[in-house]
Amino acid sequence: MVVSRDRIVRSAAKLFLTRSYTSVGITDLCAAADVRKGSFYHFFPSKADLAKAVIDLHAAQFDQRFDEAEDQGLHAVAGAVAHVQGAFEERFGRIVGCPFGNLAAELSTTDDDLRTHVAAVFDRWEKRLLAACEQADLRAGVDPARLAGMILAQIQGQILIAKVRLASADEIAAGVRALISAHLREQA
Amino acid sequence: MVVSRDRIVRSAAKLFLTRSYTSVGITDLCAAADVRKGSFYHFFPSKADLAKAVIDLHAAQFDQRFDEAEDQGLHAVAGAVAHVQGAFEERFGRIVGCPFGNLAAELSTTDDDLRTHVAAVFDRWEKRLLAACEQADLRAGVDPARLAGMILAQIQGQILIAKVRLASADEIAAGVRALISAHLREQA
DNA sequence: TCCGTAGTTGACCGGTCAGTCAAGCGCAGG
DNA sequence: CCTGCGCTTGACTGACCGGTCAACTACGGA
Repeated sequence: MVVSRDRIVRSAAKLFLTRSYTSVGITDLCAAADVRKGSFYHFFPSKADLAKAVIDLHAAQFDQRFDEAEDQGLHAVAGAVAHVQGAFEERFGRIVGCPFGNLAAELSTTDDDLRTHVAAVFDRWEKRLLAACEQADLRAGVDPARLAGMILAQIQGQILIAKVRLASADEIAAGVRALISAHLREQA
Repeated sequence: MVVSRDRIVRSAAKLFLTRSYTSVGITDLCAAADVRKGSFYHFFPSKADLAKAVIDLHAAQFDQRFDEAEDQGLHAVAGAVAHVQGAFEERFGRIVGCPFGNLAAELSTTDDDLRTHVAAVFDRWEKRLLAACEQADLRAGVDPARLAGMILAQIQGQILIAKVRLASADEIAAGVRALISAHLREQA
């Protein structure tokens, strides 16, 4: 059925977040999804393929959230980040990191296929951020492309540091908001 | 001898950077350091203890680099990052990430002891950044503490994204430099 | 010279892991 | 009713892994 494959992807997404990619074995994944090994390999030729499916699942959810916030200007970006991370925080009781950032950090050096897969997500994000930056009323001399890259990096960096410090989603959003404010013409 | 323990730590540092913490087994570590299992356990009760030693090694090197750049103002921070990452890039042929950021992303959720160990490093960095921010000639209304946190996040975020994109150390430094410039009163 | 100790070695164990396989199930279509 | 197929099952394997251990060596001090 469709439901088994779905259960695998969903519980994998959860385990990758609460633990990490490498620390979770296929045996663990099967147990969490209440599926036997054979079924797993029926759907996914390898763990890496599962990871791709997990990435795509998260990417779809993020895109949706992005769509909603799109017309509300640059500051809505910080709000969207706060919303997503706040949801994770409530669900898992702590900051567990960015689904893409976690995988990027862990797998960029070991699995080139997964690396490019994650990189594609970041590229799409940056393009959307760039569009938002171009529409915004930026300070004189601010390059929209550079700012988009800085915002993306700021989000990832803040999330990473919040994760290692057991900080809250609010602190993440505050950092991102500060970066954006500093580059907008009109001060709030 | 002291040399065996040292070989273990050094080759572990290399393997953790070029691969990742979890993906490297104790057997791999022993092989890379040309040491037998028993010797390994003679020096380190567990892999996590080795990780601590690796963190301390990197932290000592970074502190030294920080000391040299300390009096040269905020912009020297970007230069220091560029130098360190450039060295890694040359040594390994690619951006391999920040030694602390990598471990933070991978282990924060799975090993609380290591998490606090890495967090302590970040805390010390942020304090030093804060001191540099307080001495700098900041734009009106810029909170030094907030800026210090933003710079730290920017560094980590830029490194992470450069890693997943196979970008260069220069791009990392450019992002950090842009963030700092945007908050300084005098424009270069 | 003898002893203690730090360091080293290689064999070894129990467990776990990714991945395979043959067989079975239930359903849909003919 | 039969057949084919998507999906499931559980047993199986061979490799590997973390960790232990007893024995050995080299050396520094008494």
